Amino acid sequence: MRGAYVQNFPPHTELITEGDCADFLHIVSSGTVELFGTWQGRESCMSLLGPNSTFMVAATIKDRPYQMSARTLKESRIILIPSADVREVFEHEPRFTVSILDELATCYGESVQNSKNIKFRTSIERLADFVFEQHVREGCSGEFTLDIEKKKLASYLGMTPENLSRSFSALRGHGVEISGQVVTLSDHNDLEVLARPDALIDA
Amino acid sequence: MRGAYVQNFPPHTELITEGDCADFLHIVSSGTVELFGTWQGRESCMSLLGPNSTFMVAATIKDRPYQMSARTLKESRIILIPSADVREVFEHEPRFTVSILDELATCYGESVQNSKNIKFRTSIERLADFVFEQHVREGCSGEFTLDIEKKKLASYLGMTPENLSRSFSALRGHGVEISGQVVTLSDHNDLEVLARPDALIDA
DNA sequence: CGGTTCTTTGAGGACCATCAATACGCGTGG
DNA sequence: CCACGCGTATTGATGGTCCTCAAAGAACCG
Repeated sequence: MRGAYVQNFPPHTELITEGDCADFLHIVSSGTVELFGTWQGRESCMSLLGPNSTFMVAATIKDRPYQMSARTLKESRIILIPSADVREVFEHEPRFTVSILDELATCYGESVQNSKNIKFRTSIERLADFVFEQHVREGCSGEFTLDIEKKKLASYLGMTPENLSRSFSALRGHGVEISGQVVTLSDHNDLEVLARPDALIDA
Repeated sequence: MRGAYVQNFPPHTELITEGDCADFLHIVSSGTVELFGTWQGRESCMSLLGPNSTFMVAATIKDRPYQMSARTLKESRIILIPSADVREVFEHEPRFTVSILDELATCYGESVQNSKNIKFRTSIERLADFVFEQHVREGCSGEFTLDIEKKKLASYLGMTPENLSRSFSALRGHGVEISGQVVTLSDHNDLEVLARPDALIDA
């Protein structure tokens, strides 16, 4: 780990561009990082990462180009470990290898969940699920604050900003109010019925 | 590996049901296996595996329930290794761990590609890409045979059988003819333009 | 051959994207 | 402090994509 270093980045800084060589394994120490894909000039948010998340693990292991781009959304502290070092440590530190394996298994699981989410649910159901899950994650207080802009959320959920706006309107009929970044829930149950969360999709 | 064993299965045999406990790591020795997800009574093909593919790696590592179900499509020979054994070998065989890591990184990469494919391309573009890729894989002879039924292909590509049928019709205007299971291409180039294959999406 | 499943084709509708216009929020500079 | 500009968020109108339903034809299997 001697070659590793830590760096602070301002918001909206592109850390990695799709197709670049996988020189470093990245770990989010603090802040928020977005992974996004691009194709034909369009882009889509694939993943949102908080502290203690790693990214670009697969590319590091296989010594291949990155499949996704990455940028900071907030001021972020990132730990960078040279890919060659990572691969070299595999030789000497079995425990480290198992840790990476565990991390990669988690990433894979999330990716599969994402695919299922997109393939099975409509956009309103995806939003309902997102709100439901977020509500649970923040302690079911009946209210929480979105910590990303709606445009980004729309992209993450696989829809346009316009459609997200309309979906929020539709959720009003299910006890969800939104004002600015603040979401209020009056009928946790009704929402659950709509989202039909599944342990195997939603972790 | 003492607890491992090999078993032959007839076609259309369900090997794993979503939510079951991850007792075994599976390896396809011969035949074809489908991984599919289910939700609310519907199902969708997530992955198609040929010889030398492993599956259920992530669940084995994390000792969690399977996220997907699996069934044979053809007569298949499957190697089963008890999950506990796999995890135990990690302690003693660093090389084995790295191999598994490599395999899992490949699975993850494919899953990300899948998500991008669904998020960016329309259903016709996905089919065009599938035909294009398959054509390349079989040696660009101008003709190849589908080795799965169209219903399954439709599910894999994230569309209904009806829509797949219509999409094939639409590809006639781009030099693709289909008769039964046999696909004939007259304009490889035109198809490539439509699919706009991307090394980072299509491997 | 008869039944079952798959495939195709057509009609209709749900869902979602696009385009356009307006309103809102926020930081900058007057 | 307010006016302005810029990006975001909302709302409406419209059209394209894709699913659902229905029915008929084709392939498969006992």
